[in-house]
Amino acid sequence: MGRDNNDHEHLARLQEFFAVHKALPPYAKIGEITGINSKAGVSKLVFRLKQAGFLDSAPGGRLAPTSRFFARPRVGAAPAGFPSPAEELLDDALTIDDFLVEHPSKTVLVEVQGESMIEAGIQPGDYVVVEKTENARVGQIVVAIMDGEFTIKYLERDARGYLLKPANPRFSNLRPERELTIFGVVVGQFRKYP
Amino acid sequence: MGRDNNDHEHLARLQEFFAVHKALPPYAKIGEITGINSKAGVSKLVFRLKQAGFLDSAPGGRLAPTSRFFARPRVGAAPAGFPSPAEELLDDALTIDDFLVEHPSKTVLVEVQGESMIEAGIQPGDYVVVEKTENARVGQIVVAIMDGEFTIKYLERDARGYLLKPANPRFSNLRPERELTIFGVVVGQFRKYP
DNA sequence: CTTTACGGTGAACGATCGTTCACTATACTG
DNA sequence: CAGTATAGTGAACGATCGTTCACCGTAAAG
Repeated sequence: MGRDNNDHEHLARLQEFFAVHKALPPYAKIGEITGINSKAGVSKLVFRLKQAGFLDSAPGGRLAPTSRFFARPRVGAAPAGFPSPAEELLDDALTIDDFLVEHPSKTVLVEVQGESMIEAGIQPGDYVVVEKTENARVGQIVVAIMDGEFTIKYLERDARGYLLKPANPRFSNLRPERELTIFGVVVGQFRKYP
Repeated sequence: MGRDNNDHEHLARLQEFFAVHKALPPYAKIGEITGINSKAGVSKLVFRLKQAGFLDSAPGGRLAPTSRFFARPRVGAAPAGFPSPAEELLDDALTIDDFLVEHPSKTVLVEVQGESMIEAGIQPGDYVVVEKTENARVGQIVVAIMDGEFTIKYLERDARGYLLKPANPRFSNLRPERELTIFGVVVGQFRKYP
């Protein structure tokens, strides 16, 4: 052999394995998975993947995935129209967690309950990524606590003070009686399709 | 010793370790972490955690975390008004990536361009998680290739055959002229707020 | 008080792990 | 064409792994 590098395919097998088992296999099993029949060959493959930043060494010589290991390729929005779209590899990859969560210790996930924000593209069953803070700005989507329940609304302000505005004409604005308790600011949203 | 069970603390140490290294340590290191000085003791601890459903055996006698292992604090949609958030499972996901991406090697991210799916909660600037496959089912949101560009639409079928249906009344259905090229199926969506 | 259950100790053992070495074959490079 | 870099082979080796066994000490049950 020589030039052609199918390490991407090898890596893909490893990623699949990790997705299922949530652990990386020993070298022998990596050989099984990738079709490499010698542990020495696996060793070299692992070395290459370490160099490329996809794998790391954990205590005991074991393997551990890095953040690059979890990155997903991002394909351009305009493929040139040719039939094989598998080309756009790796140049631009991101992990969804890193993208959505900037301050992990201050961030929680909240499942969306009602339809009050549906015109903002936030549907029941979605999750919102909430950064806990008291200082929300007008125009942001916030998670407020009203009557002991979470409420997700736009934070607005008019001549009479702050108010919570839904993104659904069938809902009306909420105006806090005495005090507005802001739980956090919505910095992201995600949804899974069945 | 005897009655008191501090396995929860042991488990917490393991979860912390996994969060850092994304791999479970060998028994010797588990001993270090938990304060157990004999591998036999660790073995029994592991047995208990397996019984409790927090750990599992992967190929080679290695340990693998189960879905219960990833129990993470998540704020329930209806907090009783007190500051400590409820502890629940976010399904069986370790990360948001893990939640949205089931088959890493077949999955790519596509940035949404137009407004054709806006009533389905998919807005311009959002990312959709796309699982590459040719076999899409009717009713799913698919990424199709038309005129060399990605198009995100519902896949529907009527008496005249397949068609692509937008979720926006200002757009009209697309009916493929001769062949419909499906790039993949949308399995997730996420968005970041500035 | 005696019994029983259980978390942990300490040592020994075979199995498996990852590393290393010399070697083959392929395909770019000059 | 010869030269060189690279993916993979196959075998051997020491290190480490997880298992197992007999044993200890505490605490609840009888």
